[in-house]
Amino acid sequence: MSKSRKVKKPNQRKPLVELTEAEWEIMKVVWEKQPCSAGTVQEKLVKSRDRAYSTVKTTMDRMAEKGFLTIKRIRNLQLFQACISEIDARRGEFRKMLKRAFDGTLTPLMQFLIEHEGLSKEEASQLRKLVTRAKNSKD
Amino acid sequence: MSKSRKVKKPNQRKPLVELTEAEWEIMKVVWEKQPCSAGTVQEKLVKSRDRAYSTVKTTMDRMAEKGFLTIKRIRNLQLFQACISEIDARRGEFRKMLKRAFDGTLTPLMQFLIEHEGLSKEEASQLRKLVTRAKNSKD
DNA sequence: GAATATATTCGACAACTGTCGAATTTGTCA
DNA sequence: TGACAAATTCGACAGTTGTCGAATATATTC
Repeated sequence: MSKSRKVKKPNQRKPLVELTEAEWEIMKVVWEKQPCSAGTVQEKLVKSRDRAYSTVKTTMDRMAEKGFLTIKRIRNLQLFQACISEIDARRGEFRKMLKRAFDGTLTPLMQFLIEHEGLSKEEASQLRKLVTRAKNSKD
Repeated sequence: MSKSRKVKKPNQRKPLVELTEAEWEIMKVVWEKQPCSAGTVQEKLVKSRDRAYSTVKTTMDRMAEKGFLTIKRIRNLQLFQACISEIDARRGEFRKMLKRAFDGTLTPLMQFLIEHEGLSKEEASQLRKLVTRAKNSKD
């Protein structure tokens, strides 16, 4: 038996998830509170940025059409649940950014962070730790 | 006289640059060829994704209105130049992503990269080098 | 200077986003 | 059962984005 070396993952072909600004705000609440109603989400959001119930509900319905949420009906009530994970959403957001602005590869991004985003000594150290850990935990 | 330690930069208040997909494609050509005409940009873009001249021109005019490009007229010709740097655009794109998807801070992003984006040993090593260099060059 | 080639102008349109209010449906309770 | 409350439905609208063609203006070339 060969080593348990991972077989190269066959590039996931699932299209990347792309959320709009409003969708991100809603998804964050849903991930936290699901299953939950539109009202619950609206009440939570109203504290940060004021939006009418129907605004939130409309957006959530559209998200369900897009396959980001599912609706479970209980009598008169609709309970929403996420169909995508936070990881998927983060991946989509990150890759879109990387592709648009950094040629799709990490190196230019890292270069940019260090040269222009003022990575502090502490951040750098933290990063280094993370990277080291990564080194020891895979391939 | 105190050490030449940098004074904390007073958070730049310039609003972050945000480009759309089409704008990114155009900006890349402009950065490379400026000053250049809409025709030049269109000819370059037509190779990758086919777009009519008027599509490119309309978008560039809108970008001028938004302050991303300036137009210098020479007789009948309009020469476009960038008003924003690639760094500014990258910064905008990166920060938008960070804010939306990673709480606005680097650590969760790095965590994500290592756990879910399959940072390879080589990439990790490269990253480590960059970070080390950063450590020695600042603060 | 007439024909040809190049640019610019500008209105138009569909899709997507963010936003809401009004009408309707469905509970709940005294 | 009738009144009040809570949810849902749905049409609407303005702003942005991506797209383009037709009309117009401006060179260039025989």
